[in-house]
Amino acid sequence: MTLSQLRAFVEVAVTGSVRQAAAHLLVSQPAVSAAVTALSRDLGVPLVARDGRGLELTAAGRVFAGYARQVLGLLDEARGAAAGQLHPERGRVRLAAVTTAGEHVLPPYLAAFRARCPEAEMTLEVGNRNRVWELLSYREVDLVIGGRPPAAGRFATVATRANRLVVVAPRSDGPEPTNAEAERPLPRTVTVAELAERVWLVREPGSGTRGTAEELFEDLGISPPTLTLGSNGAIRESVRAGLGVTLISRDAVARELRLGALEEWRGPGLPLERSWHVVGRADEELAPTAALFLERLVSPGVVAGTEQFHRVED
Amino acid sequence: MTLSQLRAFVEVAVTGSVRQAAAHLLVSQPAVSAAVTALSRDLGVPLVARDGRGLELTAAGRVFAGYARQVLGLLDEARGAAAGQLHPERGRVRLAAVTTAGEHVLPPYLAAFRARCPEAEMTLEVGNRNRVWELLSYREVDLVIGGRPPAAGRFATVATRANRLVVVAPRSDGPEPTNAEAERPLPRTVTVAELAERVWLVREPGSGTRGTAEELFEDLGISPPTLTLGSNGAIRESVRAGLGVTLISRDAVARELRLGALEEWRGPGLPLERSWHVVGRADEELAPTAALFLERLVSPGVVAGTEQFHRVED
DNA sequence: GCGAGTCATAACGCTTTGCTTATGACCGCT
DNA sequence: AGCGGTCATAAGCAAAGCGTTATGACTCGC
Repeated sequence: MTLSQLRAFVEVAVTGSVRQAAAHLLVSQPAVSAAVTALSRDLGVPLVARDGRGLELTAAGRVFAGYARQVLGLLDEARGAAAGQLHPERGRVRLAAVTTAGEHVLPPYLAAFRARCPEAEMTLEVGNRNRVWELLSYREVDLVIGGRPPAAGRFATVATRANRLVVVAPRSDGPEPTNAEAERPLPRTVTVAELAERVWLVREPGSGTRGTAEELFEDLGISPPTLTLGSNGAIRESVRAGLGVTLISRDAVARELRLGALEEWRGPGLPLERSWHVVGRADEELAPTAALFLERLVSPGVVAGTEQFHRVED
Repeated sequence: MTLSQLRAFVEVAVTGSVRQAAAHLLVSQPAVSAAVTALSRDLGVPLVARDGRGLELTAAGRVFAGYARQVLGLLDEARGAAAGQLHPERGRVRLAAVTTAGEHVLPPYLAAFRARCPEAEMTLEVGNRNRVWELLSYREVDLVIGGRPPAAGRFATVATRANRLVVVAPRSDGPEPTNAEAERPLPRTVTVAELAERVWLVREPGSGTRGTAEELFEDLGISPPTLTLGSNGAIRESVRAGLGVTLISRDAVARELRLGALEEWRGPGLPLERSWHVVGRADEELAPTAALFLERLVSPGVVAGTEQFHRVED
């Protein structure tokens, strides 16, 4: 058994295709095929089975893929930990964040950490809710910045920061804002009926914000027409263009609200008060460089002019 | 990086010596040396440093060794899980037990499981308390049979069985037993003073029974002369030979008590009621074959004529 | 039934691993 | 100083890993 065989098999398991796995790994298709065959022979158990044109994992294959993925993640972590042990400031921190956090919350912190530890290696993977927790539980990242972690899985929140979800609409929408002269309009208070008749722009399934929006509709007892758009940027610009309204993290529209391009709507239960959570695995120590990153994250004054993260006490 | 490099390094870390590691791995000394060098170069961090005649791990080496050990354990587990997925009865279960459990409690269950699943592979490592929990936490075994697991570490007890620790003395010791005619003498009740003046045979440091004996001395407020012997068998035979008395699991001296070769002493708080615990890791599912073993372990009637294990309900 | 798509196998070469034995470097002990 | 113990390095070799291209087997969809 070989590590590259494991890597090849994991890629096959994830993509569900030898061809795609080969493309991702930048090798030829037979190379991957041979690796999987060799691994399967070594284990004495078929890991994949042909399924028509493509293939599918066997039961043993699914089980083994989970383990293999953990093995590789753990090994990657080990590399970082070993390198970081002598010089934490030259080690590596592997982050994953949900889209909004990755695009609007994290950048100033990344910059601050970079300035303080220019030799540290940083990786940030941005994905939706499902993706980031998957990465954390398979040990492919050290820390996740996102909404509340799922109850299943051994996660431990280490820091939080307020995340206010607001309903925003285009500036010119509805009656004139109460203080049209000011650059920054005051939030407008609206009724449930007003919310119910608008078109709502929502994220793709699997997104945490989409889930929260659906909860909101249920709480309000409304089922407005919705339009699904795959990114926060697309939604923000579409709201600006008058396509509809949306529920979105205030962090993602802070600039537009300040400049008056969008306006906030208040209503029953709105805005929603949530938190950003910085989450690690419960059962193990943080890698040295990741711990260093966390220190910076929760240090007062690291990022001026924004709300700060706070360490979660046990 | 290569798996065999990891194996070589882990062996060096455990034994603390290239030479011994080579002996364990059945290869020449330079082979191990080269593997460690290659690994160290690959990681970009020295893992070992020469220390006079021998060598010692660097800080990074110690950290990496822990990870590497887990990686290999996890991989081993993955093998078993994959093989066991299709045919649990042909898979593998990796056990570790403390000495007493391994020698006196487990054998009938091993035999019963073997009879039921003759194709399953079984490994049993017998060691003292410290050793078995180490094996479990590094994923080198699936289940441990021993005393109570340490509070630190993510362990979950899955089954228990009574473990009565009794004080035993040679048959002819002290005044005549109350029913000298019967083959099996009744337990004799003694005072603390009588216990305090005897020589006590105790196990080596690291043994759970030794720890319990020390607790007993403290509870009774006595500090009798002790003699340390490295195995239960040595202790049992020494007691028989009149060397002193000892605290020992009833399971380890059941035959001698029945035959009248030893006699049990009752006293304040004696016998001590403890439990054997069958323990797995809290954060993951049991491998299929290990689960099968557990089923047999707790099935009524599997082992006739002895006290049975009982599943622990959550 | 034919082409397109996907995976497995065959044939082959290059590189690396992993092992050996021989030898050198270093330490600690007498 | 010399010797025994331990580890590192050197040189050489067999085997396996890992890659490639070419081609065959099998589905699916038209």
